[in-house]
Amino acid sequence: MCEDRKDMSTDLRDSRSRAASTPSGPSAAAAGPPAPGPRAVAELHDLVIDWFDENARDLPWRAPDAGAWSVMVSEFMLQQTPVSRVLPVHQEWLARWPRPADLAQESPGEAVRAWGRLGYPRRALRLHAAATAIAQRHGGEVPREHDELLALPGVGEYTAAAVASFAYGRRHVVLDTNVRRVFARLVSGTAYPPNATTAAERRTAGGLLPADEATAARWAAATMELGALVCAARSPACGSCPVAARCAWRLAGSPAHDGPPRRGQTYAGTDRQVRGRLLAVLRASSDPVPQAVLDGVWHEPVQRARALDGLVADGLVEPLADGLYRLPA
DNA sequence: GAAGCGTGGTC
DNA sequence: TGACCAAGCTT
Repeated sequence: MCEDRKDMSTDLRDSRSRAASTPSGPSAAAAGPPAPGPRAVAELHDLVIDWFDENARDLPWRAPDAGAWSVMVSEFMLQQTPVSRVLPVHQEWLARWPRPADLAQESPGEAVRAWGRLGYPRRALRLHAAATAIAQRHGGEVPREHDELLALPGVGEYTAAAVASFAYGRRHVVLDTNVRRVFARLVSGTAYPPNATTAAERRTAGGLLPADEATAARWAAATMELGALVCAARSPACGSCPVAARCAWRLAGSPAHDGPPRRGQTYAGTDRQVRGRLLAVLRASSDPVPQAVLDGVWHEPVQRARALDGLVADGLVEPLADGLYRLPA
């Protein structure tokens, strides 16, 4: 299959010259690999987009009649949360709040409650705040421009690009963890991307972005899907990959990750776990909850109080008189 | 730039 | 079985 790496037309590492920069000895190599040439890039587009046409999942926010609001809700929910867990909640939200203005009319607490166990409930608060801003400042329509999207609560670089691209077909570099991993392997020849997004990664992604707007939007979705379904973090299915023969990582023998340890996230015993327990109690109750009930979720009083204070400070919990607490009205 | 922020599934 | 991982954002 990929036994021959001398085929120049399929080699991503060609020799596009770098912009004149200060010659800085060995550190110049840290700028990353050279960008692929136009011919190789065009072939990549076709291979990945053709693969996408055949293998894309049939997700609700990709349906032809899915509006920008559906896309936006999905992007919020998908931040650090798997598709399988998002699907039922997304369906519920869109049925209950079909437009941003519908959500804006609810209390923030209802958004937090309907968020359920998706995790990172501050996202629910921010999505509610974004819906309010859309209703007030954008006539109830999800904005089309990247900078307008970026100004909304809870919308960062990735989400702004994703909504503009997926909902409106605009041309943006959409750089999520899937795409970063695909490019790390395909172009840089490493098993994983750096821990934090680098300028070199943005340069690589920008250089690969199709010039045509509609194709660029397709490419963004296709590379994400490739990362999610084939170029997976743990066990990549290179046998099913449309660009395996051009993958720098494969051509290098699929070397193991060497750099610094990938970020680990502890959970047991942390404030996050306590916050999760507290909020679970409040979500389950339609009435305000006495402090004594909340005290039952965690044995250690100092940490328990700190977690509750944090939830209040974040606006996820509202303290009432008489030691009662509830989701924000 | 690093740390903090939920939850559940997987190997 | 306990890391690791999942379409990030904010401070």
